Amino acid sequence: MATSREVAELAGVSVSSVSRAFRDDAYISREVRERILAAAEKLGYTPNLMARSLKSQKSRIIGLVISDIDNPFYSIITRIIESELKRLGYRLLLSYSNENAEQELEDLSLLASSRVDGIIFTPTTSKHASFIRNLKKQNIALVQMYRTGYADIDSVVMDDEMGAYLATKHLLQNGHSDILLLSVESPISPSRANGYRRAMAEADKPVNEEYVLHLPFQTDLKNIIKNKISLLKPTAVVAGTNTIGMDVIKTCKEMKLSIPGDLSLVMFDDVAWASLLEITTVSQPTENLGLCACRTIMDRIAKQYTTEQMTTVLEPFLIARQSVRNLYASRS
Amino acid sequence: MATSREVAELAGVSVSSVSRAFRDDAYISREVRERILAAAEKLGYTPNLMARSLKSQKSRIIGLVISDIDNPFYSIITRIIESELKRLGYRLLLSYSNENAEQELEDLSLLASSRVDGIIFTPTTSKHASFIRNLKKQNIALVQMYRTGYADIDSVVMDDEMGAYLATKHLLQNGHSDILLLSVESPISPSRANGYRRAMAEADKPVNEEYVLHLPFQTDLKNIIKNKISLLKPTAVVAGTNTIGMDVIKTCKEMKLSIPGDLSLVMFDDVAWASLLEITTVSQPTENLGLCACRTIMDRIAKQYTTEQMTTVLEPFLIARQSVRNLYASRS
DNA sequence: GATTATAGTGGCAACGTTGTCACATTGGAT
DNA sequence: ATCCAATGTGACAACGTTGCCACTATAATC
Repeated sequence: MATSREVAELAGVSVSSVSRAFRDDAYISREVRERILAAAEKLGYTPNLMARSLKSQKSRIIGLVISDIDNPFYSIITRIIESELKRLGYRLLLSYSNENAEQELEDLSLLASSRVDGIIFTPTTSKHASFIRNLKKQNIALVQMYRTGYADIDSVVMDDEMGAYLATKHLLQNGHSDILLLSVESPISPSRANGYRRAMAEADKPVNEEYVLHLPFQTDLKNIIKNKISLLKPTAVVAGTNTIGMDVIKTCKEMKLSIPGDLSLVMFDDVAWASLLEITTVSQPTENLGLCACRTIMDRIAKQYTTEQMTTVLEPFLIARQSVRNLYASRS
Repeated sequence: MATSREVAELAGVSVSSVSRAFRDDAYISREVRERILAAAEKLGYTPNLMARSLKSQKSRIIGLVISDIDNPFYSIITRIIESELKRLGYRLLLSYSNENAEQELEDLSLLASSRVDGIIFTPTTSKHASFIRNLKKQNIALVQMYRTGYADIDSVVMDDEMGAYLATKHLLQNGHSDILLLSVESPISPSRANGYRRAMAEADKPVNEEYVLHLPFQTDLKNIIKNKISLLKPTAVVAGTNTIGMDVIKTCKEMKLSIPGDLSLVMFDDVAWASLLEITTVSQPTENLGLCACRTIMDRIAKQYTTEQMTTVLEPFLIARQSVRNLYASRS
């Protein structure tokens, strides 16, 4: 590929001028600029962004480490972040940690080697604190999103406690009290159980701890769910993610339980198929999550760890559909 | 961040040796290597991949331009490609063209400036042929995936004609003959209509061209679908993508039509929610598509346009579920 | 008319690596 | 004893940009 030197020769100017022509803010005459652009066009020249980054010590690349893309929740976030970064003139280097702490560390490390300007990630652990400190020292802007793993970096999160509270309260208001909470096992977000307990307490219902489950990631959950349902016979379930929700629906199908006839369901994540199946969901403001993450990381890039870390908490809301049975109405 | 020079000083060696210690294939004694790695560890040094890329003229980055991530079909492909590239020691620069030809051009251009080693993309048009030729001249490996826009570059595609043939044939075998084909409008893949026509011809059914639709991308399709269904009263529908399928299901819900009671449905893309709703689908070998794309681009990087372009065609298969009614059985 | 600011230009070093060459050391073959 | 190959190491110039400085015109100020 052509270089600025070749363009300079063809246009009869210096490389400095070529460089100026391809940046905005430089002293250059209209006439020369146009001659340069014409020469570049002819040679098919575009500035080498790697060389530019090396020299300017700014890559204009943001790394994104997402735990699991198959989940539509994450793919929407990815799309939002990509388009926002594009708008801001940044590129996106993507990798998936698959909810694996070691992989996450490797990914972060590779991004650091790539000298990205910042990294947005969904921490799966909080045990890499010293590594994170290193990244800060190297002036890489860090934003943890969706989950909070580290206390000393910016974060943009959902109010999980509120989400679980809303879901549980909605079920209580419809007359349910044997409510199974299927949350996801995670060292860094136990707050859904808290929201559940708060709603139960407000309604003066006792909490049977057997109803509060923390499921492991990506194993076959259907058997666990099936056992719990046949053992405890709850009238309602709160599914902590859309994948858990899917497993609940499949399990019900296998057990010939109708939703909401035999079992009511509230699911986190208002994904596309939720409206198809008329599932009541706790909708997380996904778009906003992505936008806030971008805004936060731009802020951090500008301020460079001279200011305190900041936390943005986004509020979820409930979308009521047909998957919750009103036990008061049907009690006749 | 620390540089190789600093590591060299601390370890009491030259930068050349540091460079060698961080590559595999170099002459270096075990003793020196270990001293260097220790020094690097102490300083938190990792090689600057931008500098390495600039010097070696190889970025070990692949660009991926996907038209639309919200579609679970594409997000699975993205995941597969990411993990395969990671395994091969490449990084992934991602962008979304949103089915927009201008955006696609911009994305490709930015990736070229980023000096990626190759680009995998889903062409939305075939009108940028001269630009594509430029990319080839710059020795950027190109692979078009899922759709074919350009004749002179490698491609990895699905057998769309066969997919539509399988879907149509399945419906015919179940006694349907008023079959509505809802395909997506695209300048580069009209072959679904061909598969539909071939199946009809084999069954000696005439093709009413009003039943063959090419829908525009990302507009509100529900009204169009509703009109067509009430006008033509088909007994079955073939939905060309999962998003179209979703719109069909929503439309049926609004029109109080049951699936498969009043209308049978076969949908392309065996996405996760298809099994939840018991939808019969044409399953595209998504994993394979991603893997083949990676293999093809590695091949092209190695061979550098000294060989002819190659095309890989993957065969879809039908997964029969409950969304197709057998008209023979129910005719009593 | 002398001084000063400003727009426009070129030259050169530097960003952090790696490739190439040159050189030193060792051990074995002749 | 001499030669040669193999291994190990360092010096130095690149890779393609940009930042900085120096310089020249031209215009504006006193």
